[in-house]
Amino acid sequence: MPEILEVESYRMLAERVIGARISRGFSDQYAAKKLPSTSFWSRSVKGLTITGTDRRGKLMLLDTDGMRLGMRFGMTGVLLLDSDAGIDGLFYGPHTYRSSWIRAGIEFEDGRKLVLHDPRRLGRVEVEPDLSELGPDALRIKRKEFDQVLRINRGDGPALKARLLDQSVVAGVGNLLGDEMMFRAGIDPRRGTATLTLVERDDLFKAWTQTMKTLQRRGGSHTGDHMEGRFPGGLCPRDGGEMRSATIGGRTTYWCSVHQH
DNA sequence: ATGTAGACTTGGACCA
DNA sequence: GGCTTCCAAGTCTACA
Repeated sequence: MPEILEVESYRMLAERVIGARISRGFSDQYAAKKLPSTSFWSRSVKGLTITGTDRRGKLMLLDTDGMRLGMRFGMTGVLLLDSDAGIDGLFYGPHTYRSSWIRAGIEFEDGRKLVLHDPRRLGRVEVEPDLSELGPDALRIKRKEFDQVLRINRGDGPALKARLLDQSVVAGVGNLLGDEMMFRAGIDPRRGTATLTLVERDDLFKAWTQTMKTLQRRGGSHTGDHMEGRFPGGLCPRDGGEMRSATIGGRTTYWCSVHQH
């Protein structure tokens, strides 16, 4: 389930280990896929002290007195501290945990463990992650940066949905979040990015910031207004219009045929 | 530059 | 209950 709001909740959870010293790290070959070897993680983290946390889009960062560490949560990853979850009610399916689904983590000298729990193994640990390929953070985006997201040099540009999902343009918009913003703004996700009018840009920016605020209060990306109609044959919860769906930007996209133009 | 399809990975939903 | 098929919150690569 991790979209940016979930990752932010994991970052907040990780703040609790600031000041703790790592006694040991572990990772399986899948979680270590972005590293030179499976053992690279355990060798790198040993002895480091956590000095802070950060996040860029869906990449969570742990600052230390040595190398900077990163964690990605894929589609089903969750961060657990000992057995405490960051936020309740955000877990995949019926809240199932299995110790066999813990793919990587770090243990501290004080006995605590910070672990990546990930049934589908798409989560990753990173050492000195490269942030240069990531756009500005979607959670704290400023109007100026937002305008850059919509800025296209030539032609109509890619479909708006595809643009929003491009992590190098803006980091942190996931599939559900992108659909929710456009649903609220009343904009068709297939529209070329550069075809938005000034008014539509304003609407989208407003919808963007409000979506982040509202969903954070509700507790995640799965509680958006459009979710109710997000299935084949679904109806728009706002106006009863038929919801349409298509693959845009590589992901299944839902929008209302009535109020999204 | 932009789009698309497939891979990766495993479990849940749905159906017979 | 078990098997099949499809689908999924996110990247990542290959290719038109």
